[in-house]
Amino acid sequence: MVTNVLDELEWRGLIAHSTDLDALREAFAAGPVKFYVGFDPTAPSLHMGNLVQIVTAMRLQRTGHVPYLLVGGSTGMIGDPTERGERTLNPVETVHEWVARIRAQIEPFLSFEGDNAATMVNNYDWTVNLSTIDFLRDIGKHFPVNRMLARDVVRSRLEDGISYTEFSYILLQSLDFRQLYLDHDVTLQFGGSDQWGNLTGGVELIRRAEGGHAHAFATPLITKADGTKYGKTAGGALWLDPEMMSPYAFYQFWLNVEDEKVAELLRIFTFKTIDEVAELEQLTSEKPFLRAGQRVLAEEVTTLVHGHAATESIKAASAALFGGGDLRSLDPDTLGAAMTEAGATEVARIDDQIPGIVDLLLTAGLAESRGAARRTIAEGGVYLNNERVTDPELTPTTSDLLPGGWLVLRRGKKRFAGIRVQ
RNA sequence: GGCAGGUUGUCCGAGCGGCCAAUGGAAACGGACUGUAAAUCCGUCGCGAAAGCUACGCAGGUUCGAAUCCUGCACCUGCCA
Repeated sequence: MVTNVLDELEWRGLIAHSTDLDALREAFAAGPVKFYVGFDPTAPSLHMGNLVQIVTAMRLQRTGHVPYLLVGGSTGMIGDPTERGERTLNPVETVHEWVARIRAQIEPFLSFEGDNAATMVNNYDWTVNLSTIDFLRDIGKHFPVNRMLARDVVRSRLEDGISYTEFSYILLQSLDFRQLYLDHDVTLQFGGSDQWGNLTGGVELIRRAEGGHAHAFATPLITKADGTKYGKTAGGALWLDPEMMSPYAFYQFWLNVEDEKVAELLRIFTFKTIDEVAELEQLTSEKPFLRAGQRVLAEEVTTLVHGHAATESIKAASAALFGGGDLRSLDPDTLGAAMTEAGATEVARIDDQIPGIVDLLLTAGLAESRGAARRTIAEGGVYLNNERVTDPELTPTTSDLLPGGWLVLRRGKKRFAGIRVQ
C-alpha cells in the first residue's frame, strides 16, 4: 500500500469532522492502528447509516489496521439523546436480544482471523460492575457540565426537556473509548457525524485521565439530493436484515438513487476505485438513461449485504418485471422467481371465483384499505399483468392467469406483487 | 406544593358550541413528462359500496347538538415555593 488509507477516506468523502488529520495520517503510516466503532442496539437490525461505518471498518482492516467492533449492551440501555426528544427505554431482555442479532449481523463483513483479526466487544462487560462512586470520581470529574450543555443536541433539548440519563450518555461512550485504549491500545474511534460530540468526548477523556493521545473522525450524514434524510421514504429505514427489508426492495432502493448522488454513494458504499467511479460518473452524466452508476451501486451493495446468489436472482427478477416485455412470454420458473423476489402471496378461489381486484390489492399489501385501493384504481395507478385496471369491480378470470398460475399486480410505476391463485 | 399555559389527523399547525372528518403547510401516494432519476405540473390523502361508523390526551358531565363549555385524572412547559 503506497498511499495512506487516510487519503482514500478523504477521497471517498468519509471524513466530515476529525481531530488532527496529520497526526492520524502519521499514525496510519507508522503501523497497524487499532480502531473501534460502536453500534447501539436501538433496533433489531442495522441500517444504511450503520453500513457506512461497517464499510469504513472494512477499508481500514483491508489496509492492515485492526478493528474492534463494539455492540453497546450498556449504552443501548441508556440511549443517545436525539433532537426528536426523549427515548423510551427498551426492556433489558429486548436490548440483550438486539445485541445478539446485531453482533451476528456485523460478523460476516469483517475478518476475525489473521494478523489484524477483528475483535467483538460489548461495553456491558466493563460497565455492569462499575460503581456509581467510581464512575463519578474517575469519569464524571473530567466532564465540565458547561461544555456538555453547549453541545447541539443537548441545547436543542433544553427547551423540551432532557433526562439526566440521556444527558449522561456521552460519559458512557467516552468511557468505552478509554477502556479500549487501556485494555487494547485502541487509539482511533469513528462514527456518524451525529456522534461527533461523543467521539471527541472519548479523545478528551483519554487525554485528561490518562495523558494519552487518541484520534477520531466522523463520517458525513448521507442525505438525498435535496438535503433531506434517506430512509424516510416507503416504509422507513433501509434495513440490512432481509426479514425487515427484502433484498429485492434493498436492491431497488439503490437502483433508484438520484443521478446527483450516484458518484457520492459509489465512493462511500462500494470498493470501486477512483478511476472506476470517475468512469461511471461520466457515463451517468452523458447517458443517464443507462443508469450505469445505479446498476453498479445496487449490484455491489446488495452483493455485499445479501450475497452474490441473492443479487443475481434479484437482477433477473428486475429484468423480467421492468424489461417491458410480455409477461406471458416468460417461462414459469423465471416468472415465479421474479414474483418471489418482489413479494408473492397465495390466494384461494372461493366458489371457483378468483377474488376481485380490490381484495387482491389488499392481500398483496399494495393498498392500505379497500377505499384506498379503489381510489388508486380511479387514479389509474393499478395494473394487472401490466395492463391498467379501470374498473374497481374487476374480477380476474382463469384466462388472466400467467404461466404458473400467477397474476402480476402493480401499483404505480414500480411496486410489484405476485398473486398465485390456487 | 401553588399559579399560568399546553395536549388536534404521519409530522408541524389552525379551529374555541352547530356551516368540522376538522383551514393551511410538510411528508406520503397516484397521474403526466422522462430514464424504475431529479425538477415541474395535475390529482388523492380516517374506515365503509352506501347508510353510517370511529376520531381532536383519558374518563365522566352540561346541551337538541361539543375538538370547542364544566369536573376529575394523566403527561408536558414556564413562573413561584
